[in-house]
This record gives sequence, structure tokens and C-alpha cells, in this order.
Amino acid sequence: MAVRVRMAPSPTGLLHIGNVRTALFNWLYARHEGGEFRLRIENTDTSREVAEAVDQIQDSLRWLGLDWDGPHTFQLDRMDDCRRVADELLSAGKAYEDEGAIRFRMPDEGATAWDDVVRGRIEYPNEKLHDVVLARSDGRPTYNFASPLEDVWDGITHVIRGDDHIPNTPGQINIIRAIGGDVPVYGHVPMINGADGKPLSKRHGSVSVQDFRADGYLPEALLNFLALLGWAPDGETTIMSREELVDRFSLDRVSSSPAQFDYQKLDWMNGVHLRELSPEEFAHRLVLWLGENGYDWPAELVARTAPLVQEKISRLAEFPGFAGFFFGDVEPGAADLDGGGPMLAAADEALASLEPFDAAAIEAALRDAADRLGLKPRQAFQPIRVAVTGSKVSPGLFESIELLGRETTLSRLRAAADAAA
RNA sequence: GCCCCCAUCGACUAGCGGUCCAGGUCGCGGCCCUUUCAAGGCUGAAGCACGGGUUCGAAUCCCGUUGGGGGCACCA
Repeated sequence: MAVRVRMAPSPTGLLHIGNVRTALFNWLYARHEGGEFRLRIENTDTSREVAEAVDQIQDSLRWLGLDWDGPHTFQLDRMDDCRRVADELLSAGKAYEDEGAIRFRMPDEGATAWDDVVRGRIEYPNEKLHDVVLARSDGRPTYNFASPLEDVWDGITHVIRGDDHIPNTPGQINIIRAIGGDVPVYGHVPMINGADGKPLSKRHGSVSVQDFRADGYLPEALLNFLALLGWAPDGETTIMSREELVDRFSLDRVSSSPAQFDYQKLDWMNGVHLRELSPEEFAHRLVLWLGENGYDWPAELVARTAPLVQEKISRLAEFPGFAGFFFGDVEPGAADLDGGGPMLAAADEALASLEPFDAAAIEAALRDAADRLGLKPRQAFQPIRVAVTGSKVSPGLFESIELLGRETTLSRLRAAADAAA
């Protein structure tokens, strides 16, 4: 039987990174098996629904590249079907009315068990099972009724979800059996915690996909990182492309213990993926990010400056801080220029009529000037860097000066020399 | 309180009875490279929660303890 899995978020807000990890495992499994990945919006709780949430969730999934098969569906659209089944269970004596609601009659002897693909066999004594509400007194089905029903109707073969659903599972299995449906394979993946071991939340850092996107993370890096939270192909491999992930993924290697989200490791991994991009692709990503985040910088100049920072940043959001001096005026701190006056003047002189005005020639000219002043490269170049880039930390000086051009460089050098005097 | 789940370096993990005085990656320390910052190379410290079993042999299997987490809604 062909594999069919689903992601079933409730439209109550932005897509949480923990849900993305669960969605990723579903998606990886589907793609690995050549099956289908469906998107179902579980909106039976109309009171908590947020209007833009459905669009935001889809937008986030698209950005991540987690494509779903077929149109997305809404749980509430099958409200009438659920109601009909509830009535059938009622007349069959498998459910009963309780203050206007309909409750399912759970078996009270024996146990309900299943072989969880990630945790192994899990068993619940039936006497502990509560008679879950199938339909509210206003007629709307509850999640615990609609969800298993839809899994059956949609032909879902594997339900991969967060382990907070483990306690719901025995009830759902009994409901599926009561309607004569095929019980899917269940796999419960652990939640993701913050550094303190508590569930990941805002106070730990970014949590929604939108947050990570705005912070300048690459979707492929985020996916790579998330995949390794609770899953590993072996003990060695860490950097994997989307294709490798699909190729190597298997559910039986998903860990059953919870993992902590390590932002530092994510940063490192993002840097690795950033550096693996071709210069053209890196520039392209920068242009997109800058556009999304309110920077109106010319794409052509971004593309020319991008190679100078590609090895130096780990997130796209660091670009403005590193390369902003190419796009606007600088204000060097006078203290950082301290003692650099003579070298500034020497640099001015060395570059004024230098030909050709390229990085190699600039470097040779400036080294020569430094030698004549008896300065070590470190001492000599730092005031120039501050004058030209406005910062003590910058991309390569000579390449930066070449890109900036003679005119801008000289005027910044002179302004700084005046300030240092 | 009741039910369920989890437990290898600070973090993510490999390990599915001997090849492990436990390997990889992040982070941390040191060295090298170097015009700053990175990147890169080399290198160091750091772990099988505890107690019982089973076995010739246990990080690996069983039981218990402790510690974490989740659930017990006419939420999902």
C-alpha cells in the first residue's frame, strides 16, 4: 500500500518550529517512500481560529520547500459527515448522549495497544480510558473524533505526530475500530525543548518559521538542523542537502527521547550552508532577504559585495552590519582612529592616482606605505579600515576599497584624517 | 493523585552483548594561518543517572530507584 501521511496543524497562529520538525519527518518519509504528504487544517475549534493563520502556515511551508500533495483540506468541511457517524454510533449503542453532547463508550476491560514506529509497543489499560466527547452539544465534532475519522477517510497510512498525542491514541484507535476503519501506523516523535529542558517557547529565542526567516536562516539549513534533532542516518554525517535527507530518512531511526534546540549549532550549520552556495545564489538569497526586510539596496551592488562577506557571516541578517558601508555613509569613531593620522595621509597619497585601482595593486601600495612609516600591517591597516568601513570589523580591506572606488575611498580617508587630527 | 513516555560528553547524537579504557558534530580551551572578523588546519578537556539482576562478558537485556517530560477539556 502506498504511503500517505499528513500534517494537521490547527490555525491558531504562526507555524511553530516544533510542528515543522514533525511536518518534516512526515514529508521526508512520504518523499522517501514515494508516497503522499497531505495538508489538513484542523479547525474544529472555531473560537481559537486566527484569520491569517492558514495563509501563514502555507507560506511558511512553501518557503521551507515542504510541498504537499493535493489541495489543503479543512476539518470543519466534513462536520456533517462526522455528525452522521456520531449518530450511527449512537444508534448502534457505541455512544451515548450526555447533556447534549455525544460521548463514545470506551471498552472497560482489557487494554488498547499499538506498535509505535518510534517508541515500540505502547499499551493502555482500557479501564483508564475516558469516554471522549465525539460531538459537542452544538453539533460540532471534537478533534478527537474528527481527526481519526479523517485519517481513515483520507486513507492515511502513517500518523506521525508529536508525543503529546500519545494519550489520545488509544481512544482514537477504539473509535476507528468502532467504525470499521483501518487503524493507521502510529509514530510519536518527541517534542523539542529549549536549553532549560522546558518546551521551546519565545523566551528561548525564535520559534516561528517567520522568526527564523527574518533572522536570515536558510530553509535548507533549518531543515538539516531540524532533521538531526531526533534523527541521525549514522554517527558521522551532519551536513545534508534536502535530497540527501530524503534519500536517507527512515522512521525507525527516529529517536524516542526529547532533544534540546541549540541555536549555536543552528548558526554554525547555517553558515556552512551559506558558504556552500554559489556566489550567484548567495547574492540572490541576500537580495530576497533584504527586500523582505525593508532594505532598498540595489541588487547589482549587493551581488558585487556579496562574495566579500560570504565567508564571514552565518546568517543573512548579518549582511547589513558587515556590508552596510558599501550602501551608505560611515561615521568612524574618532577613538578607533587614534594615532592613525599619518597612515591615513599616507594611504590617501598612495591611492590618489594608483593604476590599476584593483585589490592587488591597492594592497601593494598600502603595504609599501606602511613599510615606509615603519608600521606593522596590523597597526597600519586598522585606521584605514575604520576610516573606510566605519568599523574595526569588516570584509577584506583591499577588495572593499576596490569595490568602493577611488572617489569614495579618498573622501572617507580625508574625512577621517580630519577627525583624527 | 492517576496514566503514559524518556534517560550516552554542557548540547545534538553513533552504539542495537564482546571490535568501546565509548566514535562524530556544535560549543569550550590551546596552537597554526592571518590586514580586522570570520573561515580553515591541528590539538585538548568533557559522557554511558543510580542500585540490583541476567550472562563467561553489558552503554547495550530485565527489574527497581531517582530525575525530566507529556496527558487526565463539549482545546488541538
